[in-house]
Amino acid sequence: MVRNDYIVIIMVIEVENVALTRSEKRAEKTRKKLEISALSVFTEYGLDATTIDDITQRADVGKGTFYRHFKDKYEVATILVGRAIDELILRLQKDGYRPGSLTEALEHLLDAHYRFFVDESDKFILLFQGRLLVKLDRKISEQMEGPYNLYLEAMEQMLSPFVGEKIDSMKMRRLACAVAGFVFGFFSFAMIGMGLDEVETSIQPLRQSFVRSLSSFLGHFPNEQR
Amino acid sequence: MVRNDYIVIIMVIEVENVALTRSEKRAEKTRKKLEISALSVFTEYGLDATTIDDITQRADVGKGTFYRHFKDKYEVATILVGRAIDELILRLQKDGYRPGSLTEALEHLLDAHYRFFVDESDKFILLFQGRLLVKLDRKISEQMEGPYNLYLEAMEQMLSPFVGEKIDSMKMRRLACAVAGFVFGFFSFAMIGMGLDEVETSIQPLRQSFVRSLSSFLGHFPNEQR
DNA sequence: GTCATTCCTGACCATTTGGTCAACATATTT
DNA sequence: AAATATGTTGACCAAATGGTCAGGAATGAC
Repeated sequence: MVRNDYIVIIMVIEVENVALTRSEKRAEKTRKKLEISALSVFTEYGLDATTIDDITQRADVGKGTFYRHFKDKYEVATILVGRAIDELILRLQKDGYRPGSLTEALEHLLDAHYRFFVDESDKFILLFQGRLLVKLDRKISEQMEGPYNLYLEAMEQMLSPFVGEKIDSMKMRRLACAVAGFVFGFFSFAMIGMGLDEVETSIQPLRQSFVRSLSSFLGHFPNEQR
Repeated sequence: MVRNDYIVIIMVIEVENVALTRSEKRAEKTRKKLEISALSVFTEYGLDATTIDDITQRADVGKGTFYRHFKDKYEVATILVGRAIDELILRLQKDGYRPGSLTEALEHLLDAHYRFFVDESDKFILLFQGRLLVKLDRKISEQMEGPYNLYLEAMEQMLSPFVGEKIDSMKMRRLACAVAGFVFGFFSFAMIGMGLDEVETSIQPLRQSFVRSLSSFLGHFPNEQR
């Protein structure tokens, strides 16, 4: 029989770009080039209208290389959407900021979205497209609902400390949808005939009103300061 | 010389489907089939992803027939978007309804959008897509900004009686963008994990809050009843 | 240095798609 | 009914696109 039993634990710790061979680094670099190019082309032409050639040409990379890294354009898109959502969520939760009231929390949410829209407009547009495609494209639908649910849940978690335990989850979900919808929708329409600077000055007064309305939606007084 | 002078007035009155030859009626019928099919396919696959074959097959019509009626799929899309916008505007202005206050006007706007979303969800989705493509697709961009501007202007006209003359047009535009953005955006996100019935019950309390926020944005008290 | 491995390339082929057109079908005129 | 006009069809071709692969370049092991 077996005399000595060993428990072998192999810990694989991924450390960014360390302990990578030069080959791997090179591959990583071209992969990154492809991702950046894809994001750029997606936002410019739209996901469906984009071809693999568009991506590889803008990345200055051979066509075959694309297929070494990704199965098709939908795989890149899914990865990019997932990452953009993560980044947006991170901004929402940033720097251990703990809002003192519901009003503050909502203002923080709107601000974070706005800054994301300004700083990373490409990713913002991509998310907007992706959101749309959920109900449209057969190939990509299932893999993409997930990220948007994570996003809505993240917002709900941010706001939950400020609403009574009794608030049902459905009302919470409505609130999150309202924030997400308002932000994405407003920026989308604001792009008609407004410059980026005008959008900035436009969102400020609206933010205030919108925050007040959502607070009252949850049954708080507009000016409560708990 | 001429003895008697006659003023001849020829009035050409277009009456729907009357005074059309049978040939023209037939053509009109297949054109309609193509339009209906195109709307259906656009909302299902997305504009960029649909092919002419998709449209003609669903319309049960030969491929060449499509090109007898339209230049390409973008021409159909432009026509459909323009018509859908017209219909939406008509709903906004419907039945000579004259709201008595800003609050009423805003509530009416949100209701009309909601009913349009429910009754004509295909057209709603198409408009949402079209709005997106404005900043995306090179081929279709110019022809499509127009309708959306008409739409925003229509909303501004609905609301203008209730704001002082001194309200600058920029603020008016922001208000319209807020309404449009909120409505389109909310429904878009509400489609994640909500049934149509849940969306209906969700929009009602939000409507109230949103109306209040927009009223306060214009400097009115939330409960003014002028 | 040589050899093996990993990664990249773009010419190449198969499929899809946009768009045309001669033939056909239906309607109108004479 | 014959001739003309209008509308429809789907086979057909050219262009665009997805996807492959033998060969080349960079890297790693020896």
